[in-house]
Amino acid sequence: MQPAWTQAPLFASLTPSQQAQLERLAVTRKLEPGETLFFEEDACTGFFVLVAGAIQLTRASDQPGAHPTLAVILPVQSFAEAAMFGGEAFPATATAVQPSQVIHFPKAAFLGALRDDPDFALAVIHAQAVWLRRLATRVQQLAGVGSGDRLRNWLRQQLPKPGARYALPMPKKTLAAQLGMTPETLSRSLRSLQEEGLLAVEGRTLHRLGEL
Amino acid sequence: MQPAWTQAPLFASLTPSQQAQLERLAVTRKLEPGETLFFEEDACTGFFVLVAGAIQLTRASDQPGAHPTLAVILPVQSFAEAAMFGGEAFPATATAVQPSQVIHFPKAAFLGALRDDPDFALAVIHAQAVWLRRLATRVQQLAGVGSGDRLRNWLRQQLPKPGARYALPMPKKTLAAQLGMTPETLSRSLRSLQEEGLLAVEGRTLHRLGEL
DNA sequence: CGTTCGGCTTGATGCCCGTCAAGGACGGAA
DNA sequence: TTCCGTCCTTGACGGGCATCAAGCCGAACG
Repeated sequence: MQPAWTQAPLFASLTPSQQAQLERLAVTRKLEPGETLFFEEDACTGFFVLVAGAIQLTRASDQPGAHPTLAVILPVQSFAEAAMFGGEAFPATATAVQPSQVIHFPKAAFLGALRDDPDFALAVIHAQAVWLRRLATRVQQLAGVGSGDRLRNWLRQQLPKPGARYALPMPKKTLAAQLGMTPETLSRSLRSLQEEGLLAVEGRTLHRLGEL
Repeated sequence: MQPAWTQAPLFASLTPSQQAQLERLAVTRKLEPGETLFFEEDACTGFFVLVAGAIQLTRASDQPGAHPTLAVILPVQSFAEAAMFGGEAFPATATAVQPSQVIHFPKAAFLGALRDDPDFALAVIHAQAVWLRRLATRVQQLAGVGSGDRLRNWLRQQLPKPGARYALPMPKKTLAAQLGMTPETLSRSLRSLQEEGLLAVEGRTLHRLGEL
């Protein structure tokens, strides 16, 4: 059995020997809910893979109190790769929303590995392309007409066909932030879907009943 | 004097000999306003550098008629790099909004060059990281409170200090799409900024007067 | 057991902004 | 010149969603 982090998309196409080589660089860290892994503008020390829990990436804005959510990281995903290549500082703030465990890969050693192994570099390029598509999808969602529509889009992703179930790995307020709406609006949108008979909600478990 | 496309961020860190090697792959194409370079889901033939004009990247959505704008490409920028690595098909539709000129780099030859040259691969990784930041910024803009606020954010980017001028390289309707609002709302927002004495608008030229 | 706190829901109110509609400014073509 | 098309502006209207406020529920704790 390989370590959990080898399942991350970034490493999926690596050979076992390459993975073993990388494992010597890895450092593990645990976080409590509300604890911050790094702040926007912090000097970038490397990148991370989440192996347990959930991490919320937010970005400060000019408006006081407003912290748009860029993404919610779930196991097993890597994040902050872009920070390592693109600039000196982290472009966002990473906060745990659940008890979490991350693996840290220091910057210098990782860049060295990139330089030595063309296949590894190609794998990284591929992983970045996946991220680009995710962000493009997110832009599409945010630009979509109403917040109710964004919720329906998201539900179709998580619950591919009627009958499917999904348990939220995060509080509803975090989901609301990810969808760019307030918890109140999320609550109301879910209710209206229930009244249409398309969805059942029991606590944090969603149960798709019909054709959204 | 080097060819214009060598100024693109993607190639900035290449040596002259590497650039010369790439130039043999390049193919030039011209487009009229409204003409489409490629459609979403088209098979990906390579990637592009815009050397003149302006290109709008849009993405189809479920709602009929709604085409959220991902980005507006201005000279000299590369685009569709991600499509080459991430998948088989283009993730967006590219349409000229002005008379434009692009350079096309075919896929296969380019991937070969990547494999042979670690520095080039690192340059590509860097370029993708820049894209990731741009999209993250876009998400931030879209998630930002009001459309008026998004306009102010954009103005601060284009007009760094009071007294600065900027001539729009595109029609206002395109700018409105980029900012995720309708032309009507853009017009009203610009008017209110003028009434506050912070901005002057003469046709497509913007003149920043005060502290936004 | 009672208390407290956070997550969640529900209601009332107001504003922002998208839509629809009409009209002005400008440029190109006959 | 006149006609026509595009870009842009302005007004009126309505709906969606954020905000504010109150209350419910379950979990953790003394």
